[in-house]
Amino acid sequence: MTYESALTALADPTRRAIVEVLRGAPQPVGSLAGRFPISRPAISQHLRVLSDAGLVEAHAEGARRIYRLSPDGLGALRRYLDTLWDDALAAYARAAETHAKEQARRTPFD
Amino acid sequence: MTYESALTALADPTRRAIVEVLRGAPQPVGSLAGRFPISRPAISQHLRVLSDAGLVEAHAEGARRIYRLSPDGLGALRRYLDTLWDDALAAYARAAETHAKEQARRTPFD
DNA sequence: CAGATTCGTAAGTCATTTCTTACCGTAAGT
DNA sequence: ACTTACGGTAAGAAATGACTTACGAATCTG
Repeated sequence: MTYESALTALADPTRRAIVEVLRGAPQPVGSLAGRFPISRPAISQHLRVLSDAGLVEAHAEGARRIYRLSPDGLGALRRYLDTLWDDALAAYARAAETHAKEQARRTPFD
Repeated sequence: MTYESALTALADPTRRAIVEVLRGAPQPVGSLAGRFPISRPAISQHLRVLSDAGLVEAHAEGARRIYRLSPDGLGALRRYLDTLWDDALAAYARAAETHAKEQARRTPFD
């Protein structure tokens, strides 16, 4: 549920692909596994990581478990990135300003 | 520069810590390495990953290379997460609605 | 110019992660 | 009740990733 676990979860290409499938529509595990060249248990393990990160959630529907996207983990991640974004922009602005000064100082001698 | 590489880069705790230090102020590699219990080459390797992802950038200053945050990779990541966020919210809303219907259908029999 | 600083890259080792097979519990159908 | 479908967990093998030491290139200093 922290932004760290969300980052770790989304770092894996297979897990990102699972998320992409779930963007289309909620899916049971078996249907999800059918779309990938890896075993169903592997998918289950990925779903566990995504679930622990609050990126997906499941509800039982008879014998099957339907997974769908969850906003929880994504919200935490977005909040973190927003603050980081502010600092990155500030660093960029500061760098541009410094560069302009350097240019102004050097230009007379070129 | 893609959101995928940004996610991979930020998945590592040490790289996140490096980013956190750079939030404070731009730093040369040696100064950065001094703050961590790992070797300087290891820091260099992390900086390469962060740089490839467009999360940091460097400029030479004499013999040293000053690293600072860069908005590029972060922007790509934020854009991706925003679209994903929309889909997650939609999925959540749809689930809540379905649940409400189920409740309405079941309540008379309780 | 010689020595010292700063940093990137290469090669190899070690740890972590991902994947597979095997197995178990639960739910649905006959 | 028996069988089939569905999916989570365990244990070990295989692939990835992070770290170390060794080395080389570029810059600064005396």
